[in-house]
Amino acid sequence: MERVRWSATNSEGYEAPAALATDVVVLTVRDERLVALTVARDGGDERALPGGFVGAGERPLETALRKLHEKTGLDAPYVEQLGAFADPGRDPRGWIPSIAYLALVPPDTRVPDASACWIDARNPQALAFDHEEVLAAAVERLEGKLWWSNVTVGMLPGAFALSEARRVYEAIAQARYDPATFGRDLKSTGLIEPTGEQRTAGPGRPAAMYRFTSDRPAWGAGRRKRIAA
Amino acid sequence: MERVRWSATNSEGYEAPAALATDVVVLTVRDERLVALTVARDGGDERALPGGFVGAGERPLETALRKLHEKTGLDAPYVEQLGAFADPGRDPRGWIPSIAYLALVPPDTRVPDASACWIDARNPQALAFDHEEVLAAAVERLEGKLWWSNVTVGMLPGAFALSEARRVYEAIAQARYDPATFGRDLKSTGLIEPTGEQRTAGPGRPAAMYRFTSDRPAWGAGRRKRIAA
DNA sequence: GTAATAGTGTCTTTTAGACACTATAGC
DNA sequence: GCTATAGTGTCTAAAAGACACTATTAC
Repeated sequence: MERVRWSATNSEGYEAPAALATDVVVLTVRDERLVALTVARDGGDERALPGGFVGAGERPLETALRKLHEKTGLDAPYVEQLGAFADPGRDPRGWIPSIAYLALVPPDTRVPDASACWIDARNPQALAFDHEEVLAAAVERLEGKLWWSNVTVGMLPGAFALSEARRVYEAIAQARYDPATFGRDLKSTGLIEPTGEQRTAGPGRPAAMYRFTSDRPAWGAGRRKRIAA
Repeated sequence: MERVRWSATNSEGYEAPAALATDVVVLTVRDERLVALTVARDGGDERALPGGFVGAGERPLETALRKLHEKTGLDAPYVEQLGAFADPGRDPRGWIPSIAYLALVPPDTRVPDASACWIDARNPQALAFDHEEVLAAAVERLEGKLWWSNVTVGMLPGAFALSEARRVYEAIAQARYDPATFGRDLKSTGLIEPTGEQRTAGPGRPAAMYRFTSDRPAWGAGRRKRIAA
């Protein structure tokens, strides 16, 4: 199925991109696994990341958020740019660079649109365009920032128990953390604070609830070398 | 001086970007300061980052390297993508998204082209377009990766003494490191290895030379939490 | 009571910073 | 010899991991 390729020429007479696209990698944790959101492509059984074309005069970030909402009904609390994917041939329709975004949503997020579904983020099925590459970049970014920033702010509800946070961290890092050490280390980052509330869920002692001190991207204590004398 | 804005419409009848640009932030260390390379703009006394338009069928990374060479005569050993800058109005000529790259060159690099000159990367003069924002993103990226990757591979010659490396790290981190501790920590990253050579420069004991074990982007030991039992 | 989850305290290991000391060059 | 730079060894401080112990809930 070879369609006619789109093309564009600018007013100076040079070939121009046929469009500017955005793609969004929405990640969350389900059943202790990192999963990504995909949508069905029109007229094909292949799946793809949600995304769409940037309108003239529109900021690409706004396009990404708008398309995410249109295609999945979701609003992501945390979004950051992953980078541009613009190699020739990435889109069979023509010269269409794409700006990819990473969005995170809480584990219990329900997707209103039935055609959207979650796939394993680390062993994805075949995806359209270069979306497998984009997804891999998103996973790598998330893994890398896990302990150095409050990225997970988007993956946890407004108030959360340390055990909830731990399960999210464990799914992303693919590791098991000692509950005591995890709590101590997370608190010592300065990124979270107690809400004062408690929550009882099933058997067991009620858990103290915490919130992130900021819902904007921030770096934690991180590891910065001290200054020598 | 308001020129006519470029425009483009694709074969589907929708407005399209007038062009796709790349910009390169070339950073190095001179006189213990982090500096960035700028070029004179045609027909203006404002300065800008080197860059240019991506040709149809060209990979943006290749465009960046080609433009860097054309405008400054430089070939950078280390280049990575910074991200896309595509907000409307960033380029007065029209809708022109840009993909920015970070390139690093050794401290003693001479720029063949006389119109190119180095400016303070942390307190830049006014630059064209959104290039001050791009430069700030580059500095932040470099600072963030300093101790977690071999980014500095691009900023050191093929063989270097630990004291040379230390001066580069100090300029980037804006800190002073204890020479003994610095050497121990850099060696423990596993990113460098001794060449076996020695070098005498002026008075003082000759320095053992080292090289990076890889000249491709790589992450060092980094800090990854261990797995709980 | 038992099972389950939450949280505290503390010992040990690892890593980073400081700094005294030795080594080798030019003069 | 003196000064300058390079490199080693080791003490100390801080962070991370392990794990025993206590606390509070449902049943």
